[in-house]
Amino acid sequence: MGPAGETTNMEIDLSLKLDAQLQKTQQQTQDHQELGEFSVEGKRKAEEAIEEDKSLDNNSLSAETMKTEELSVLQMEMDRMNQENKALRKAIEQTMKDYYDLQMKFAVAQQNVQTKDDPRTFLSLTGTSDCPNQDQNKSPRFLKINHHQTVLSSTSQKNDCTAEGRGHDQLGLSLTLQSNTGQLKEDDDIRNVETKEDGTAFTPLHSKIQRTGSVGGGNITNHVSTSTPPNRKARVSVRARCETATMNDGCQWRKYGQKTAKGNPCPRAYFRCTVAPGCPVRKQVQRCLEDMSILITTYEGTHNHPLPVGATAMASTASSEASFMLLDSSNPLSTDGTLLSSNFNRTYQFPYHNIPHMTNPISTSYASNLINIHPNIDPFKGLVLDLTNNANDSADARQFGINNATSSTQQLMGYSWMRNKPFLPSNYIGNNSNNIGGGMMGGPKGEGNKSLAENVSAIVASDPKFRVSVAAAISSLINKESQTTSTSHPPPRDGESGGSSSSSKNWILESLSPSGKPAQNSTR
DNA sequence: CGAATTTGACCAGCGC
DNA sequence: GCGCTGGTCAAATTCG
Repeated sequence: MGPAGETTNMEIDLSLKLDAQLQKTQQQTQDHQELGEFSVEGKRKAEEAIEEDKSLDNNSLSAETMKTEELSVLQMEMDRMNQENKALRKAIEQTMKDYYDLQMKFAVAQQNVQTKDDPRTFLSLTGTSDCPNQDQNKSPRFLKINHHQTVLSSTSQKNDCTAEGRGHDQLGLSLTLQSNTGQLKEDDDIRNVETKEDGTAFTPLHSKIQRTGSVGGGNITNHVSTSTPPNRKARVSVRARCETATMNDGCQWRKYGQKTAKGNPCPRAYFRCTVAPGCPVRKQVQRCLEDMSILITTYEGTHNHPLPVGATAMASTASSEASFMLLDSSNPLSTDGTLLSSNFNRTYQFPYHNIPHMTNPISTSYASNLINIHPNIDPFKGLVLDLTNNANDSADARQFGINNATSSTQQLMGYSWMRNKPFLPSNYIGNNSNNIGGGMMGGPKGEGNKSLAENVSAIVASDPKFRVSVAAAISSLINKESQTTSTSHPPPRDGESGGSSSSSKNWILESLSPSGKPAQNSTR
């Protein structure tokens, strides 16, 4: 039996002691209440006696005085009992409060133990790997979660890792949720065809799948058609700067098609998960037209297998996103499958003070700015994680990564991942995964005019611990929401008994290794 | 040589 | 009904 078992025993012991204490306190209260009843009874009897005495001798002054004194004594006794009752009630309330506090602390402690034991949980809100003195388990960052303007939790702790040349001794990792409750116009056309940020029409996958009933083999068809209610198929879009053809998300993918979508010369590649046979999860990968460095990856479906170690949130968020989308009571999506038109927008802001990568003056001067990550829950796209831009852009442009784009040509010339290959949209995705030399951070010198957004995005893309931190924060948030709502609305999903439900914790934002190559690439 | 990728063909939905 | 589009299939090709 490991630490977990000990903590379990501790919980039991704690509960027993608290229960005993509670019982004792309650017993005392009951006794006092009985005493109170007795005193009332005594008072009644005394009054009867007084009446009797009155009837016997109404003119006896001495007896009357005695009885009056007796009454006052009884009255005082009653008052004392009442005060004791109040005190005991307060004691019970305090005990209950302490009990719940201890329960909460125990839950947190237990979660930490599981975090250490479970290699799939990358809850590391520590800084970068460049700090040698850093103890990942002892230096959690400031994590503040604002949800609908309500602070759900906040902890702050000093960080030992100090970025060179900067006065900050603490990385403030602030996870802010903003709920945009602005209503979109009800428009059936929007429901049928969603317009993607790159201007291409994007028909929801699930509608096709459910209509055609012949997607990728019968097993998949059955899974989709029987397990997922209409319009609810989990869907996660991730926008991230990525130099490789696909994002390394820990899962194995097999490319089964490629299509040039209308409005975007960059072809859209179609992948299916090959970790387990019959896994229905698909993903689409396409470069953003406005900013070729942005890779739009759309995941759809729920893994029917435990995710491999290192599988990302993007690959596994199907369940999380579904929970988020279907279970969040504040989510404007109704639970009866009707799509509402509200735009559910949230912004995760990360003041990133303590980044050793940010050594150039431009980056440093903006070091206190916030990095905005937009998990934009769109009724038609599902969850959209935008890991591309900074807080200085306008909302829309920030979401779509437009502001950074100068022109396509400039973009292509500006990114190292394009340098070894001419711009050939038709074979763009899927062919260039092996000729990536050096990431954005390790790219050629003389990029002083590179925008802040690119620097920040590069940090997000190149700093694995920051990605993990972001992922953990978002994951915990989504899990929290799922838990708070799951009791009333259990997720209507199947095929995720081991994999997706548990794997919803495993968020790793798309990453490049510092060398600019993914640790694992599904394409070759 | 087996596995993965490429790519043209095919299918279904949707709008006109 | 026809054309357009997105998504998938499967034979051909490439790669390790």
